[in-house]
Amino acid sequence: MDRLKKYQQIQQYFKERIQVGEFQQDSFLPSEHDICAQFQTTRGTVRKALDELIKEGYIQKEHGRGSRVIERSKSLGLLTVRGFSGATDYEVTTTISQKPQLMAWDAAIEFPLTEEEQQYPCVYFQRIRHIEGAPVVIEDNWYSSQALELVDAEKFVEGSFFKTLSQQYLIEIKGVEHELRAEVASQELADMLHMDEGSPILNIAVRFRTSKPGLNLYGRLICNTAKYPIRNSYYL
Amino acid sequence: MDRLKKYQQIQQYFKERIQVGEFQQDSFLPSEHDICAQFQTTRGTVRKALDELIKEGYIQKEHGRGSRVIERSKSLGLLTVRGFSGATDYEVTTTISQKPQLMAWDAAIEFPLTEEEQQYPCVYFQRIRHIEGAPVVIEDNWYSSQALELVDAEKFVEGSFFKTLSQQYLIEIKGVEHELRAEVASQELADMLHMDEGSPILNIAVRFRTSKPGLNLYGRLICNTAKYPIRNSYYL
DNA sequence: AAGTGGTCTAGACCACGCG
DNA sequence: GCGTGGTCTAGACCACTTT
Repeated sequence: MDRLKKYQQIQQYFKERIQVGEFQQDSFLPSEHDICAQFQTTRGTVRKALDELIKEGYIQKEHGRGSRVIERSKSLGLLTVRGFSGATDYEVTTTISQKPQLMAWDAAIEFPLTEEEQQYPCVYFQRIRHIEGAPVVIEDNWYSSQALELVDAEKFVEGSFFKTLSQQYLIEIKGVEHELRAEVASQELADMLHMDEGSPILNIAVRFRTSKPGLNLYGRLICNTAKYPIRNSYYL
Repeated sequence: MDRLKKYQQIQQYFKERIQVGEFQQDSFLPSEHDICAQFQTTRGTVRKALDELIKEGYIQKEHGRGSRVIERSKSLGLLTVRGFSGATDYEVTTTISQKPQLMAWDAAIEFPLTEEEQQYPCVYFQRIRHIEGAPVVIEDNWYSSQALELVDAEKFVEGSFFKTLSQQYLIEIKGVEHELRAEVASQELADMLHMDEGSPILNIAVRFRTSKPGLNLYGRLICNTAKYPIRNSYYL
């Protein structure tokens, strides 16, 4: 791992101190000027660090007042770009129900494929997310076999596909799009989620855009939201 | 309306040209250096403008190559911070089914209220969104009567609550959180959406954080996703 | 008036992609 | 090697909030 950039050091410093409660909710961080002095840097760098904390939902700026620490919503974090593993409120475990394998592209992908993607088969794998032991989300994943080799799901860094992409392949997530539908569970899906056939389920189609040109990650999530609603947040 | 800041002029310039197709999907914008020359400014300002275009989902940066125009997902845009009115793909109309009125806070709000909010009644109103004439989304809205006066829903700027907040009250949206559930429609909701009782519906609880301290906007959306799925996107 | 964040300038050097 | 975006510096002035 490379040495952190200066703005990332500042970002991490305050993130940690907010997480451990050293900066309480609704309180203000030091002024940008003071942070400059503390880290021996200039406002451009400090503002870049604070911008990242805003995007992560830790602070909010108030013109003329300061950078206020806000209450971070606790949740599955399912719809954030960090994926499922960022969850901390519940005990989440993951099983691999279909190992990564070469396949033809699936019609369940709700986004149009690029021409390049259509010319090659895809890699597919399926995982099931459990919360406190019960299956809650079925997750199908697809990506172009041309843009990335067949990954080994059993060697994922900390069990996370995204951390593996980041740390082993240096691929980062740049954006995500979702398409949401409420549906009734088929017998097959109901069985997998230990639900009754006909129960309402949330179907989320996902497309992740990555820093690697030509590589998009497609997903389909079938969620039992009866006990655990799905959360999402977005800060400007 | 104030004069646009320099970075906003640049932002708008390229936004318009992308929208009219002058910059095609997958093509590159001029280099940051060239944009500096074109607008007689410096890279900090140009990068600020491009950062905004990234957040709006118009471009994506590729290190060493340039700023690439990406395909913007066409959608209801329901889950974006711009609210429902940003939709352009379908013909969307809105009716006000409950005019803004003072009420006690509703238990349907899925987020914890602040102490300040609990001390005063709320303003409530309900709207119904129609696509091509058919009711698709029931939208309940709540906010603190202490933080903002009773609005007049019939005088909304271009029919949009958010545009009204922005232009008449100078209040901007700074962040949004969602909580998603798939449920079955009650008889009452099914009737309002012209569905059968027991059909699956998508329930979205929303909290908007605003630039006005003390003002959060709470919402509940009941969506019939059978014909029109809900879309959401997020770019870093 | 003093302190805060918001915008802007005019440079510098580094990291990445490509020919 | 050259052009691209990414990081960083060292200032300046403006807009907003508070005292």
